[in-house]
Amino acid sequence: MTTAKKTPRGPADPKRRDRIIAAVLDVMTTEGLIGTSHRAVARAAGVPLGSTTYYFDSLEDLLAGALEKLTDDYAEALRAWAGPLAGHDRRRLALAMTDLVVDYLSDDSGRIRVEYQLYLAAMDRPRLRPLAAQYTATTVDVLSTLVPHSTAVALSAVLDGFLIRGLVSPVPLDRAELEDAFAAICTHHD
Amino acid sequence: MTTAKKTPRGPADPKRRDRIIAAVLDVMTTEGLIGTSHRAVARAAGVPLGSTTYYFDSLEDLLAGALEKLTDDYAEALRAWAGPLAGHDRRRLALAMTDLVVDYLSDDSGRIRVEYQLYLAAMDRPRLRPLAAQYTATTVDVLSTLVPHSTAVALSAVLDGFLIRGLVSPVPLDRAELEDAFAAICTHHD
DNA sequence: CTAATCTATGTACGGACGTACACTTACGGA
DNA sequence: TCCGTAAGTGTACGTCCGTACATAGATTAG
Repeated sequence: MTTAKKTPRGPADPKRRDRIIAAVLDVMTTEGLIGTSHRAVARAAGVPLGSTTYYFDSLEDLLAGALEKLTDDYAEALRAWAGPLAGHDRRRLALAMTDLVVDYLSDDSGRIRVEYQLYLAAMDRPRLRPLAAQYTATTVDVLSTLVPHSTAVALSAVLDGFLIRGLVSPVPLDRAELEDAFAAICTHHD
Repeated sequence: MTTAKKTPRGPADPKRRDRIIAAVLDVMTTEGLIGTSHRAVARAAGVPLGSTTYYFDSLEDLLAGALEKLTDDYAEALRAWAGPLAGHDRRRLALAMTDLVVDYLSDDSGRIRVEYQLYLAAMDRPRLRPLAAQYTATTVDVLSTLVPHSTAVALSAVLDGFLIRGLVSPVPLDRAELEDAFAAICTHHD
């Protein structure tokens, strides 16, 4: 074998695909799932309408791409968050989870809203279901590096519950209640 | 004032309105939020298209009506569920909540899916947000008749978290993990 | 240089949608 | 009985959508 290199033909700009996915997230943030169409995405990405169907087979594929990216980013961020927590006591974990919820809801509420919109959209769209499942599996996996599996499952459920509530409720979550709930689970069986 | 009775003019069938709302729920169950249009609802209810805009100002109003009914039904059912639990110990409550989740997901998964789909829709549609908030407030209110408020908040978050997971996850929830999570919260501070 | 081939785009089609609104129907008062 | 008025409906309009597809542009092999 001399130089039998794979010859990628044209420009085949991989950035373009990523730009489109980023645009999906932008549109979902500002217009909601309801306003996320090929045309809106193309406009936001600054690409021709045709590109959105060239890089993605269907609208559902577009959403799938967005959910996949979201899951990857989330996994990385959560792992970075969990790293420094290893070896500390459970109380400390409860506080960290409280901060996680509060920070997400204050700094990144747009991003979180998009995450749950896609998550719930998976109920309708079979193509998205495995990705949505992967999303929650990530939370359990990462927490499992800190606590037993069953505890991780419980913490992850509470996390989901509080985030969803925070997204819809008109009154902000009570920090003390968050701490209490996380602590109840963290210190169980200790 | 002799017999100055209010004279409701025509037939003004109030059943019609309810039938339309029931049809919204049916359509959402079978077609999802994505397929819930005036036309689909009218077809399912067996009423002319015009009726759907006669009884409801807009599609958002239609969804609001459905969410309102769902909330009312849920409140009633949950109160009935909680009644017999008063006075029993916390362990018993944890078991009852586990059963609640398992039963909802097996018997009524269609109904539950619709509930969370409307919840999702509320993120996009301001008109629905107060109703969605009311929905979760109901859970906390009812649980507050059994346990302290902060415990009720925690239980309600876990409940939401597990139900959502159950709707999306390809693998069924582990009963033991549910019990464990609810018990952790129920027995905290005991 | 030319042909072949792959990348990318603009346009157009068929359909569904939300909603407005002119209209019909049926009732109650006189 | 007849009329005014409210209840309820059918149709049509303008818009937007997903997607197919013919074409244009770019790149390399020969």
